[in-house]
Order: sequence, then structure tokens, then C-alpha cells
Amino acid sequence: MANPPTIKEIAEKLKLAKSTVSRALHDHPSIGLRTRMKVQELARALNYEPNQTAIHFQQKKTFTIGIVLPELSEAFFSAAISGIEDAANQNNYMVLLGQSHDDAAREKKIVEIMKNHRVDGLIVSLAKNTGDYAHFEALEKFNIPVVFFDRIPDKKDIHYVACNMESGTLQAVSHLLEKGHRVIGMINGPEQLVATPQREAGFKQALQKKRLKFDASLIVNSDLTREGTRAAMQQLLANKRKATAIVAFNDYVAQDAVQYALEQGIKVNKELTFVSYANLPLSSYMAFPPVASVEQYPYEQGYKATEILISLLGNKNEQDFQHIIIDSRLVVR
Amino acid sequence: MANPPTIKEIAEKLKLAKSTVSRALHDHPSIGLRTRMKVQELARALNYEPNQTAIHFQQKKTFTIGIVLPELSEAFFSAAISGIEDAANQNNYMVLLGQSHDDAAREKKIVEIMKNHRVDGLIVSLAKNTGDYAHFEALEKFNIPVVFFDRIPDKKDIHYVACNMESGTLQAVSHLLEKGHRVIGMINGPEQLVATPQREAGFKQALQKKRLKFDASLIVNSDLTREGTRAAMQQLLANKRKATAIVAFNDYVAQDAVQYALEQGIKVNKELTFVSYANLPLSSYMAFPPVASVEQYPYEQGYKATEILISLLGNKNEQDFQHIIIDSRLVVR
DNA sequence: AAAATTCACGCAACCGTTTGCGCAAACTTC
DNA sequence: GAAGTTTGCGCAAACGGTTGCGTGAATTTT
Repeated sequence: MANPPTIKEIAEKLKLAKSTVSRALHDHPSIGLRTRMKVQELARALNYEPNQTAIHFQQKKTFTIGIVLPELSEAFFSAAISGIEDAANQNNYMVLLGQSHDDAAREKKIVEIMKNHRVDGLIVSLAKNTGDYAHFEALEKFNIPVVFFDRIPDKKDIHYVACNMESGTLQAVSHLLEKGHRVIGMINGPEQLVATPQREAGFKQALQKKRLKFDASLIVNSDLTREGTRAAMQQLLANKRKATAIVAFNDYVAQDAVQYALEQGIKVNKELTFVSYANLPLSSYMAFPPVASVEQYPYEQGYKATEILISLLGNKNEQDFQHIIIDSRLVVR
Repeated sequence: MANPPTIKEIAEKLKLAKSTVSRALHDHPSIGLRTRMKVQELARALNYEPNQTAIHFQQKKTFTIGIVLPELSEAFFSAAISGIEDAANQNNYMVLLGQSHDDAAREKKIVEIMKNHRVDGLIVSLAKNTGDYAHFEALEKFNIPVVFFDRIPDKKDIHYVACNMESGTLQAVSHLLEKGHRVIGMINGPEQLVATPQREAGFKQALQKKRLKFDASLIVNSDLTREGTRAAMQQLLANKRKATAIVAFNDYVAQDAVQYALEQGIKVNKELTFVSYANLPLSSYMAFPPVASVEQYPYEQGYKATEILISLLGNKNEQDFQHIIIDSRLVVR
């Protein structure tokens, strides 16, 4: 037989009805033990495997969840995907992958394709320039729930899992203050990202606790490209108040910033100390690693987001929006 | 309507047959222009989208390719997956993901699940301890072609894309010889991997070209864990012939080896030079980067493997096995 | 031994789409 | 105006499995 065996074939060879075979394979009690055995034996002999596409079609369920994120080559996301995969597999779901490469248009396209593929649900971390959420809202009409993580939309009527950057930033800046730093700079990210104001809030809060005044000129923004970060550093170093420590938006930004500082003849980690947010797994091998990192628990975020999604798939009538916030935490090297 | 609109609904509202609607939506010439327009208009108004699960079922084709690889957190694989995804998307395929985490049992399970999900084909890079290929051979009966890349089985009757490590190794060792090194060590990998003997061959060939004799004790093996690499280093450093340069199996091995050397008080890149195979994107940030790397073109391997797979899906009767070998190339820092 | 249950299985519809074939109406040809 | 051709659409089967319902036979109940 060129084609895989089907229930129909088994039924014909045993002179049974398809329904009987189907039930026998599922150990349905209404099928006699004898025929049940015979069916299962033949099925094994023929290497029968149920055609999942048929089942999916019939049950209007694919046991597939789509996952849309910016870049797998970023360690944060490859860790997150492991959490997603593990949670999914434990519930017999498979994972359809799509990288937006931080391009909103591509993200939209991926979401639409996944919608047509009838994924049961979606796990999404936004592209950094996504401002329009229409393609996600369209999913509601198809009963496809979405859970966002980390890079989440600035809306209330969504499910999400995110890390509260405020707490970690507070800890980071407090740590620097305790180490004696009095002028601390910050390279923050694009304003669209929810995490950007959070970092600023944590920054301010740490100063406030020590009754220090906040100087807005010590916070500069990067678009997360190398050039953006270099420009941000330039701006920061030009400030009349010389920062002795810098909180960088993430490890990638930190690396670019460190490199720029080195080029300017600055002694990194002596004259200028860096603290960052953990993205890179290999910091132990780095030449000038940040002295401390804010851990964002990507695996846990992915895992939790998937758990939520799957529970959403269970009771479709779930109405309240899940907002899970994991506290970030400073890890001192 | 709670459920997504179907062809049947459109047909009823327009008092047409389902078949007419289907054809109208596909601009079939046998449908009159008037009705064609009316159908397409209503479809648009209802936000009709064809149910892909139904189509997949009917066409016995899912436009999905499965991809099974060890670890996404390894930069090599996350680069490869981008190549796979790009090639797949260009041909309207989606990508189902599964990580084996270098566990042969998990790999087997993933392959079976993907088989039942009726992926059209599979792209695989083996777990490092996979010795039995039965789960792949079983796919033939389901007409699911497999293309391996990078970590390929040691068999002839398969399709694969791989990097020829021999050429890169030859270049690497030759480069070291030209730099004056006369005692060169190598930390090779597990023997199951096809790339292991290739590295050894390139190593020998480089010596031969210079008419130098080969000393087998200068090649040691690591199981690619940190401990394995440290044991290998210990063995190498205990050798009476003191190596001044080491070719490491990959960047991860190189990092562990460098760290071990530093602990032993060895001046890395002065007393002992490292050359490696590129896995890490951030080598420019590393404290003691290898002086040169053998580039393995992961994106290209993934892209090419997917192209082959998709062409295989086109003409099922394709019989000869595709063996694509990309030459590795030394990149000097 | 007749009636009531239970048991073991078959029939047929259904999920949404595609596609080969058939057929009536409209049009062309002589 | 009858015969042949084209045009435009409908009918029904098929893909592989699940499931509500029906039914004859075997079994139990009284």
C-alpha cells in the first residue's frame, strides 16, 4: 500500500464497520473484548496511525499553538521558546514558529498565516515597532486567544505575562548607590515598549529612596541598534555631570556601550561601571561583563504564558484577562 | 455568527451550490463574471477565510515542515532556523519546531508526533547521541521525506546538507603552521558525529602538506560538556610535547578550554593560541576570542536543506539522494 | 417461556473544501 | 428551425475519522 493505512481499511479486512474500528481503537466499552483485540492487533500489524489532519479537521482543533517573536538569535527568546515548548508538549500541543525579525509588517503576515492554519492559540512577543494591533484583534472573531509575553501591547484587554522591570531596576540602581555611585546614567529603550517607562520609574524610585534628586538629562534613549546606542553614549558622556555608572537597556546595548566607552579611552568597570538586563548567556566569557544583571526569567515567562494559553483553550468562556507579572531580580556577579 | 464563515454559508445566502462558490473564489473560468463578483464580494464582507485544516485534510498536504534540532540556544542552530524559515515562507510553508535537547529519546518522540501531525517533510539535525535511525526510516512509509543538515547520520541513503569540515580544518591548521606553530593540538568531538573524522582528516592533511609527521596523542576527544572539555585539556596539557596552539571542536569547547587554560596560569593567545569553529555571534565581545574561526554557514545550510526538501515535495518520485556539501572557510580575526 | 435488559455492533451524518461529471439554457452554425 | 457547441452552474463523492442513534441477538429477569 502506497498510502498510510486507514480505519476504513482495517474495517474492510475485518468485515467490521468503521465506527466499530474507531471505538475499538479507543477502548470504548461498548465494543466486545474479542473484536477490540482483533482490531488493535491488526492496527499494530499495519502500523496504523490515526491521521491527525482528519482529526483536527473534525474536531476543529489542531493542537498547535503559534508563536511569534522577534529574533530567535537573541538568547532571551531562545530561552523563552524552550519554556513555551516544554509547557506545550506537556499538554500535547505542538509549536508553530514565526520570527518577525522586529518588523511589524512581517509580524502581521505571520499572524494571518497562522490564523488560516487554524492554530488553537498564539503566544506573541511584539516587534519593537508594532503600533497597530488590528491583526491581533481580528483573531477574536476566529476564537483564537492570544497571550503576550515580555514585549506586550499597551492595552488592558489582553492576556499577558511580563516581567516588572521596575523592581529590578530599583534594585540595580540602589545597588549602585550603595556602592557609592552618585551620578548614574541610563540608556533606555524605545518609548513604544512597555518596559521603557518601567525602567525609568524604577530609576527614579531608587533615587527617591535615598532622597537624591532626579536629573532627566542622565536618561538617554537608544533604538537598540548599535548606532542608536553609540549616539546615546555620546550624549551621556557629553553631559556636564559625569556618570560613574550606567544602567543599560539590555546586554546587547551594554556591549555596544562598553565598546564605545573603550574607544573613548574610558576604563570600563573602573571609571565607568555597567549594569544591564540579562540577555546573554555567555557573560562569563565576556571581556567586560556588566557587574550585575537584572534577571528576566525568559524560560518562566514562556512557560507561564503557555500555561495560560492552554487553560484559555480549555474554557473558551473565560472572560477575565490574565495579567501575570513576574518580578525581575538583580543578580550581582 | 460564533463560528467562522464557510463556503456553505456563502452558497446558501446566494442560493448557489458550494462548488460554484468554491470555483468562484478561485476565479475558475467556468463561472460567470457576475456570480464570481457577487461571491467574492460577499466573501469579503463576511471576512471569509478558507479553513486550511479542511484543505490540508482534503489535499493530504499540510504545507508544514517539521524541524528537529538539538538546541535553539546554540547560535548555530538559531541562525540555521532563520534560513529554514525564510526558505519555507517563500514557498508558503510553515515551520513546526521541536528541540531534542540532544536527547535521542526525545528526538524520537518529536519525530513521531510530527509524523502524526502529517508534516509534509522534516528537516533534522541529530542529537549528539542518536545512534539508531529507525524512527526516521519509518517516515518513508508515510511518504515524509527528511533532509538532514550539519549533524547528519552516517548513511548513504539519505538527503543531507553539511559543511565539509575537512577543508576548513585544513585551512585552520595550515594557518597555524604558517604562523610558526609546530606543535598543534586538537580537541575533537564525539565519534558518532560525522564532523569528527573530518576534522581529523583536515588536521592530518595540513601536516602532510608541510611534510610534518602526525602525532596521534595530540588529538583528544571531548563529549562537548564542560567537564569533558576540561578533561581533554588536562590530557593535552599533560602531553610531553607542549602544544602552542589548539584547534577546538567549536566555540563552546574553545571557551571552556580557554577558561581551563587560564586557571592553569597559561597566557592565552600568547603561550597558547586557539582556533575554533564559529558558533558564537558575540566573539567580538569575548575576553579571549579564538584568533580564527572556521565558518560553517548555518543560515545557508538551513536554507539549502529546506530548498531541497521542498523540491522533494514537488516531485515525489525523486529517487536519487541529494548530498550537498558546503565548504567551510577559515575566517581570521 | 414471555418480557425486559443489556450487549455488541452497524448506519449514516458530519466537519469544509475540492473536483469530475452531468445537464439545461443560451448561443452559434448551416 | 433543427442540430451542434458553448456557457454557467449544480450534484455528489471524496478525504479519514467521530459519534448519536438504531437494531438484532444474547442475556437476564420474573
